[in-house]
Amino acid sequence: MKPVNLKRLAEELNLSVATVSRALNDRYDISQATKDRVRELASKLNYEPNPYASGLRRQKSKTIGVVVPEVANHFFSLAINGIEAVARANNYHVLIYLTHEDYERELAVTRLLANGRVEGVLVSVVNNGEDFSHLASLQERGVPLVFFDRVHEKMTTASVTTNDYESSYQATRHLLDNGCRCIAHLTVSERLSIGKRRMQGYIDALKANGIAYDEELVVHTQSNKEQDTQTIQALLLKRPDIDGFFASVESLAMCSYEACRNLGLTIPDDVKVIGFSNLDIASLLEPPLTTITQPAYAIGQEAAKILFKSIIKNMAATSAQNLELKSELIIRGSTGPTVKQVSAKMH
Amino acid sequence: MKPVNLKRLAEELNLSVATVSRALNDRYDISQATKDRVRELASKLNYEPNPYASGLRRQKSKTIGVVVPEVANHFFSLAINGIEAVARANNYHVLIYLTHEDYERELAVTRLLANGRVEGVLVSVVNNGEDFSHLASLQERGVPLVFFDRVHEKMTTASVTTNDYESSYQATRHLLDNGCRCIAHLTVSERLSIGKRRMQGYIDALKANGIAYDEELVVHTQSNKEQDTQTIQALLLKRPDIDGFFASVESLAMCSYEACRNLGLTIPDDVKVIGFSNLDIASLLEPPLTTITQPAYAIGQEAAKILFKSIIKNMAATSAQNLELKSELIIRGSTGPTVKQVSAKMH
DNA sequence: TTGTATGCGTTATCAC
DNA sequence: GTGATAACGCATACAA
Repeated sequence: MKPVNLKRLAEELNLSVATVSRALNDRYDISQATKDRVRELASKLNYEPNPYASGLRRQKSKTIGVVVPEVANHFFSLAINGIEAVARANNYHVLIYLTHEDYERELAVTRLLANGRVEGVLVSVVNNGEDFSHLASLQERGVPLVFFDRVHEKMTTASVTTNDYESSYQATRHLLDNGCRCIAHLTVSERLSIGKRRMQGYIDALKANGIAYDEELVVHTQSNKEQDTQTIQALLLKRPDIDGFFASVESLAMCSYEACRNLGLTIPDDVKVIGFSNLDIASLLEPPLTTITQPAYAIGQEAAKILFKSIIKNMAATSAQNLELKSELIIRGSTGPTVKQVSAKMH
Repeated sequence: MKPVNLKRLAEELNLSVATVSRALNDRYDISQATKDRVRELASKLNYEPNPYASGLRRQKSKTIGVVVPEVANHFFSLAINGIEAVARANNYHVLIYLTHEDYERELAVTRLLANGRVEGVLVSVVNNGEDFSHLASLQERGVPLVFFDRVHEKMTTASVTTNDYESSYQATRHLLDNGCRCIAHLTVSERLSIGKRRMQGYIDALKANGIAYDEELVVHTQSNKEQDTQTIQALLLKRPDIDGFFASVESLAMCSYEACRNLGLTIPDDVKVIGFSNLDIASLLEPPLTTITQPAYAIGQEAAKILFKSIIKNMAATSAQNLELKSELIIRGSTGPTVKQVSAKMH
């Protein structure tokens, strides 16, 4: 089967390749009659320009890259949703790369994106590895970069995050207000800025309420659900005075549910639980989980919008474009004696 | 900043562009000394071949496309995970497109993939629209196509699905065995083969147990969660004899939970619920949800493997490559008087 | 073992 | 208005 390209169209229409190209691009210097003839045949043959040829010529890929730790995760899948919507509105394509929290993988992916494959990149970085030179060199190569949610603080580029410090402070205070005195903090990373901010909010809220920070109550997990559940169970056995869990990621809140169930502890009577989460059915859990919910879709959307601004202006994204969105504290049964359906906007 | 391309390398090394190209591609006719020199500089300058140039020249994009209705969905995000793993193993890139169940969008996306952007496509089709000529023409253009989960039965190409008929039969029988006599079927689509198979399993299981099929008990939903919940509530009010729900998608099982809660009905005492679902925390719901769980990751993985076989052999995927994986019935509290943690493999 | 020349499909520049 | 031609960056057939 003969390929459908400009040459083919030109031959069948007795026109030059150049004219056909210009007609399809609706250039002003082509007569309407010719444009019509060209378009008719093009649509008849289902002509579609070869993106590799026009990309090479124009030095544009019309593609952005998205680098995330995971996709099987409510937060990231919603963010990708938002990103895809913006990309589509701009007629851009979306390449997706999963790092699975593997720094080496992030490095490899970054290399692949260095030479024209994409016009810009959205990244949520892995939680191990503080070196970001690979990302900086991407930027030096002229590929604009926007962080979302998980950022390298010291790198000068745009980012979209949430008010993690405030949220953590508020979450911790919420547990304290509801009577908790010994609150464990479940977290995946203390290195990442996001981890630090969430940790600091936790610590400051404790201090403000006259409670000493106890390092033993901080659990750094990094593995699979089964192991994390075991770790949490071990902590509960070691420290039976624990009466609250603050989970900085959704999966750890779920692990604490499992751990409590395994040990015969009742939530919220024995232990209260609050967690960062984008779980849409948090209210159907037993008990319904009190959450701090990030505006995941909006985060993806805004990050993509900032990226496209950089792409259009043909310059690197700057730290001046940093955007902080607000998370929402949604109070449910896991932190109170009664099941409240109150939804309090954070300010 | 000067671009890092073959020309640049060639100039700095006093070699021809061709030699540099061959050295980097490790061709046998280049001396080891030259290869070493070239590689050293390439790695020093972080040279990465321009994919648009080599793609154009080799007529290979090293990219596959994934077209799915959604990503914020446990099944699809797990499948994408599996796809990405296989693509990565083959050094391919993954373009992702979300159709949001919009047939027009599927059409538009298909057009974009027609001319060299991808070497193959994995599709889970939208549930409205029975015409698949757009996909067939993709295939005619030489782009191999593999369906996963949601297929067009009449189209001759490879597909990876699950034993939907059996699973539905088994799910319905499970409800019957546990005492249900009036089972509503919640479904999103009767047009798609997957919808038909699931419906048929439901009908046949009823028949085999001497229960008449009642069309009124079949709910076709298509909108958002709030509306679906309303629809289910309305049905429950109209037919108070309903004592079981069989949801053919996860979200509808959740809607039935909401509906029951809103009406003050208790699961599983008043109504039992079973649903297709890849929710990892089904066991933490109140009550824990009995599920038919598809091997989502494996589905993505196998579909991608089949696609790569076609790409390597440079020919269309055939129906002979159809693969059917088995779903698993996981019995939990929502279908029984007691909370069983039995997990029974289907055979 | 290396260099020269050509072409992948498209778009931009220059003629006419 | 339209046609020839060059160039984007790379890989390969053919020369040397």
